[in-house]
Amino acid sequence: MTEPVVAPGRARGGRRDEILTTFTRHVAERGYDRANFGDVAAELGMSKGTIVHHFGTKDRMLAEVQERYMRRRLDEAHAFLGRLGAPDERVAAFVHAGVRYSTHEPATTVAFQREVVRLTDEPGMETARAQRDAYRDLVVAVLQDGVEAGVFVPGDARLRSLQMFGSLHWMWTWFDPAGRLRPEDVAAEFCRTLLRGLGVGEERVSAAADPAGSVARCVAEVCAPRS
Amino acid sequence: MTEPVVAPGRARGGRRDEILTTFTRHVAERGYDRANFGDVAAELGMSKGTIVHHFGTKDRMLAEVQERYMRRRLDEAHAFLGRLGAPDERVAAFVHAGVRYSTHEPATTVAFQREVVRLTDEPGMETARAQRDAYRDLVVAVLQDGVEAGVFVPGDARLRSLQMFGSLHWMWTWFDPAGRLRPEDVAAEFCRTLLRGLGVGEERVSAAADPAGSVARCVAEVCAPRS
DNA sequence: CTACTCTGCCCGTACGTGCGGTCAGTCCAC
DNA sequence: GTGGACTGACCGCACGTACGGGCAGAGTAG
Repeated sequence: MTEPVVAPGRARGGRRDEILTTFTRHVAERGYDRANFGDVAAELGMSKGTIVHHFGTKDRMLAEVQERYMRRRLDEAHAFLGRLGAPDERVAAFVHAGVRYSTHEPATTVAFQREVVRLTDEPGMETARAQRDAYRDLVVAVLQDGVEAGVFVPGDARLRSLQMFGSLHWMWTWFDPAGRLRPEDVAAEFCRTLLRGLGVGEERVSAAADPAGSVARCVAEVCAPRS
Repeated sequence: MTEPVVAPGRARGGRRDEILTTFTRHVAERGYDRANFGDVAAELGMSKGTIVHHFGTKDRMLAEVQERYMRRRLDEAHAFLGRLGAPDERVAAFVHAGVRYSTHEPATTVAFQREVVRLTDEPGMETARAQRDAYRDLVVAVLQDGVEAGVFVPGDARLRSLQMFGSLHWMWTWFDPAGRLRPEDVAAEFCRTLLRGLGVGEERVSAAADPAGSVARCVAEVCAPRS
């Protein structure tokens, strides 16, 4: 009926990736509980059984979505941390990156963010949870380093990281990638308020927040569309 | 079987409030989709039919939870805005109040926050959505006033409000009211970073963030446990 | 080249379960 | 009698997933 988009010689992973992509979008749009095999299968013109064949259970499917997402985020974070040294620049990079995800990978980002809570509860999510914790630890370490280096005013690094993550992870509830609000502007404003709030001087704040500045450019290069 | 906790002479509204409270807790713990009539009824030792009798549908039940929650938040906000005049104090009050909810009304707060997205999608949520918008507008107005009065450095009030709400609304994913992290400390740290980020001077930042200061006390009085 | 087998992708169906909601009817207060 | 609170049996449906089989390409022996 629906002719195969891939070459008839069978794609490497079959339609596995296709399934995961569609499922991710459905989770982003309706949430995990409301996303179901039937709709995904119908949209792809395949049987529900095919999905089960590839992933086993719905839980495992979500776990794989989360793990793939976090792996990319971790790789990117390590990449830009390797290029940026100053704590204020590093914090700004996390903000620029966080906003960038919402635009460049809206589906996976929303799916991840609206279902984060399952990382805590559900079994089978240990890997994804560990990845998330690792990411958070990177941010906490940067905030801590900044305080010790005297770049940031003294304060609780962990609480600050939660305050920062909150702003970014909440974006899925209001940010529309197709809207007229530009992501660079969001990132810039968030950067300015946050860095100023950490006690960084106005000149360095402006430089790090600038959408055309070196920090934003570094993040853009590192987070380039993957192969 | 289970003897009625209320006086045998039948409570005022019947067991309506009891049902709503238990349902709210279930939504907070499992999310709306996983919360169901059967479990609520079993926990209260009543029939599913009773719940339907009082509320009609599950949707309406959630709508009522959200509306009740937002009405209280709006009342409180108007109350402390009436007592505080300075923009920085007002912003601090919103933060103190936001953190306070997570401790004093954990169930309703978590239920509201984890299901906010339904305010946008679902029909029947118009009232709750309007209340939420009204609350947000209060914050935006305060931020805007602060900029115009020269108390805050220039910047986008709407974006700043979203940044602020994000930090507070994300709390449900990590804050444990029974944990050893004290809510006053969270509020203080959030206040300091935010106000400093808005360009407020260090002395006023400390005063407004102080858990024992006048702003925090004002919020505590206004948000006192309701009758 | 041919024939056979193996293997992995995919299909369709059927089953069990959980849940929202219906309904007829009971009990009790006024 | 009237009306509201409450019950418990029941319905229909949606959804996860188990299962048996079909089918095409790869490998292999002759």
